[in-house]
Amino acid sequence: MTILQVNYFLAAAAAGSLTQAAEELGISQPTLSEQIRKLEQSVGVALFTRAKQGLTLTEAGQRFLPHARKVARDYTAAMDSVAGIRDRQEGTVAFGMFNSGQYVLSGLIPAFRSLYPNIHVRVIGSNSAQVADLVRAGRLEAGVVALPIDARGLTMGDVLWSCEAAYFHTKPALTEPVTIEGLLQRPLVLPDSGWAENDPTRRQLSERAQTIGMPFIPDIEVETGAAALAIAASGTAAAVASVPVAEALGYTNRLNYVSLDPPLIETFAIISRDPASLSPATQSMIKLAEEHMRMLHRQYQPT
Amino acid sequence: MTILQVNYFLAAAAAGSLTQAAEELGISQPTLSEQIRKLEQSVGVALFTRAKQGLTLTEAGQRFLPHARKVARDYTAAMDSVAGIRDRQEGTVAFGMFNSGQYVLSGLIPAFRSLYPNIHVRVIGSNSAQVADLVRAGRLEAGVVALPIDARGLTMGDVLWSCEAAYFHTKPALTEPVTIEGLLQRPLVLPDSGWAENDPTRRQLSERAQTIGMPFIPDIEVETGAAALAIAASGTAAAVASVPVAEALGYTNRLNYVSLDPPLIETFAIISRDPASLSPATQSMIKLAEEHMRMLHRQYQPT
DNA sequence: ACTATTCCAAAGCTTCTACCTATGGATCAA
DNA sequence: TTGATCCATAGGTAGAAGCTTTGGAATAGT
Repeated sequence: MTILQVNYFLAAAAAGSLTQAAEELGISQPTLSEQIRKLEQSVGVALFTRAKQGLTLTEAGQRFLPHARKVARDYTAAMDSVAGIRDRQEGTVAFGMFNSGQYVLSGLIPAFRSLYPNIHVRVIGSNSAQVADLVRAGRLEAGVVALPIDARGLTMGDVLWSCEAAYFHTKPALTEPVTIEGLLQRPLVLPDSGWAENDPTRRQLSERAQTIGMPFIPDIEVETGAAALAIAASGTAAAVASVPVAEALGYTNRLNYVSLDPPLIETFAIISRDPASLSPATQSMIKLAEEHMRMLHRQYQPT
Repeated sequence: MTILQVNYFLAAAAAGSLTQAAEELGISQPTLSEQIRKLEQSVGVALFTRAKQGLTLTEAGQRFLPHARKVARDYTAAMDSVAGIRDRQEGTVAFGMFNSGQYVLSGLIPAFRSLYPNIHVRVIGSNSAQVADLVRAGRLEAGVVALPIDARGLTMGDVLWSCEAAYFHTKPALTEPVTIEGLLQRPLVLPDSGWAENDPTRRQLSERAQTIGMPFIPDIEVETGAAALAIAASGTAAAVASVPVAEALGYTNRLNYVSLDPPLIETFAIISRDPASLSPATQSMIKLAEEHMRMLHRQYQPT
């Protein structure tokens, strides 16, 4: 007994004729006839009396009818239950984002909400490494991360945006790009204290330190880029931070900043698990995030 | 989307593993895997997240789950709704029987009820011709009739029982078999007034009258054999009736009766519509009626 | 750290099923 | 009787559902 047969049964019962029901169903009469017979066989009793004047429900058919209607109703209800998600009209999208991204990609979430007003958005993550771990563990479907990152078990999109990280300080005299040696000579505050060695920017700095045989241990570690810049503004230590982030936070006016030598470039990409298994809402979110990152690319690096 | 796939989905969701669910379902893992994928395709969204640690329901899957349970429940309820009828534990059997049969086959209904206590029995019919018409029209599934009868559109079983109809009268002098001439000379009361020409016994008598060129018009017509015998007992007219019927009614002791010449034999058979479409209860009733008629055969005609 | 086990997906093949067209028998209306 | 209608049967095709085998990836065990 299949849903198909149940629907055929209902159509036949309503039409009172196999020929007519078959026409309404868009199938041939012998097909309908056979399916009805199979249904009867599977339930073990005749559901119709085939008489000259058409079909009549047997006693068993009369008992079966309301149950068949219920099965058909619940079947369509089951289909409809996920229609909202499929059509991006409801549901939840959980999207990962490195902490500073929330400032830079601040326009992303409002844009998404205006496109899909009824989809609940949950933005998760304080660090690229954490976002990658969450995606790997299946707790997130996708997110934006800074590179480089451990990409095992992940699908990584193209690099759509990169920006320069600069040295933010309070010394007016410093106007030339600062090398790794110069950086290590002065007190330094870095964000993402909780993830330390896994933070992409920190890993780049750490590698530079290794090339000159110096250990890389920041003097101060704080959780967020905003906190690091605030400490830099107080003059206690200099900070390395993305220029767009500092700009979004208003520090480009209040602090001096110079490039590193060689320039420290932060690159960003979207990671996700198997794209085929992404929810519709997440797919839309990724698409939108890509557009925003391309937009930022044009804005900050107008070749 | 089929019931099968819904059940597979439920099993997979419960087991949290395709491999384990497949084993519980008694199918191979790739089969289950493919069916789940087809289900997801038909609803348009992924229902499971395939992660390393097994399956997890997506948001869509979680919404779908209760609906799937409902469909599965309704499906089994629909199957169960006709199980009682299939297993002959409930339902109704409408069985036709010529009027006098109710006396002769009086043991049939109690026997049926003791076999199937919860099946409602409706015995219908006052005359063989009527019973045949009702079966033809689909209002009855089967019944016992006296032959001959118009068998078009009917399935007729074997003749399992026949009995003699005798001439019941109050004249002690009459002890020899009575011919059709003798019968027509005296007042006659016949049953089955409402069906007149179509009554099998009357047709036999009518044919005999035609062979001698006499019209056959009974003096008195009543509905039932019992009424005819009662009138015969009053001496108003003689009656032609089945001996077993008269015996069942107690008239064999109170009335004289002689055979006709030649003997008038009433034969009985079971008619039904297409045996393949008979309800289980009716099939049982037919079987039981056959047994009873065979029993009567042994009882009244012990060769 | 390497092996073993577990789990899901892919490939190739067989069998069954849903579907079709064409045809036949039976009934009802004209 | 003819025509129309209706359901059942026959025969054949394409797709679905099933199996076994194989492969890749990850967790777990020693």
